[in-house]
Amino acid sequence: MSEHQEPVTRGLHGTGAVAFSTRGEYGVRFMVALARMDHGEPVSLTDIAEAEDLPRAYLEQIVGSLRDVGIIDSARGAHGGYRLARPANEVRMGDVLRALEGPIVPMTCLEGDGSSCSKTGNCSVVQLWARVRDSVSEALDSFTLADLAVPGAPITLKQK
Amino acid sequence: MSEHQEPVTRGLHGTGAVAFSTRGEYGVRFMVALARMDHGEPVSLTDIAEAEDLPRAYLEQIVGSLRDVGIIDSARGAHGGYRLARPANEVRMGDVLRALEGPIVPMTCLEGDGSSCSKTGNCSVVQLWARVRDSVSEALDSFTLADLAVPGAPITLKQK
DNA sequence: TCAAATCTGACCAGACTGGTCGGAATATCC
DNA sequence: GGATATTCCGACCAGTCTGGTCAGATTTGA
Repeated sequence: MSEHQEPVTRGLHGTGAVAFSTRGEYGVRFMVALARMDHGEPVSLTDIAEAEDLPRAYLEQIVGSLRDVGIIDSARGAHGGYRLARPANEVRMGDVLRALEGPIVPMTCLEGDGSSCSKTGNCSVVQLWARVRDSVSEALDSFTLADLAVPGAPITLKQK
Repeated sequence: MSEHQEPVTRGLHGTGAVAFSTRGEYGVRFMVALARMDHGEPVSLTDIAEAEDLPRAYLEQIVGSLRDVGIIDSARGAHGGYRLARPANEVRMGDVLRALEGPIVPMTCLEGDGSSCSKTGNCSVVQLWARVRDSVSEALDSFTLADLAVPGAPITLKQK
């Protein structure tokens, strides 16, 4: 297997707006694979990268943010690897994606405390962006890792 | 007023994931301004750019995609400018943003006819992305331009 | 004919994405 | 202790995209 991976060209032109990057894609695939392979013993990055056909070195970076946030545990040294920190059905996909991609913020004026909008007050457009943000969060959080890890599983819709 | 505009740094690091670009932001602000200023006569780009404090030359590019798609009409020559092609309450914000930013596609495997996913079938992850996409579309289409253009107007929620 | 506008395409700098590489730290097994 | 397996970490890099400028062609009204 060649170590060299053709760069995935993405970005707004490639896929359109509101896109996740490969960090999101690869990270989610990593999590699903881990959930399936985790039987108590740590699973090594190499195994997962091979199973999912993802660039190992790059995956390393990505997985770091999942560990930092406590979604997975790592064990170093021989027979080390990664494990889920919690059962798959307690891992909301929203948490996974926020760790991987940063906060879900469709427009700069929603960043932080919301004070960055120069036109606060008379700017009704903010409500549009806020609604998009909330919709995305809801959609992501309506899935748990378990929903995705079980092959062919029915989707659990945690609707209002 | 200086013609030179400090570049807006954006992208995933700046704002987080699921972000619209300045095309979306500026385009929407253009539309809102146009809706407010449109009283029958065409409104010139210069006027709107000035009112919204946006870089005129760049706005020109952006507005082009709105015209191409038939959301606004243009008139060239002296006393030319732009007009809404339909009443503001018939313009869904989803249409505006799709014209500005391209299709709402959170992940490459959803592109086109959906055949680009190499793992179709056993890949339950697709359902996650599809759900995000649909949520965003719904959120956008629940607003019309009229909702945003009327200052301080209550938001019309076209809920299911 | 002059001026006001839109339209169009070329061009550009800087940021970001996607990815590689090399090595340090740590843990297990013999 | 030494070999080996593995995570961890930071530097580096090429290509693409964003955000924006500029110059000029074209169209239209006065």
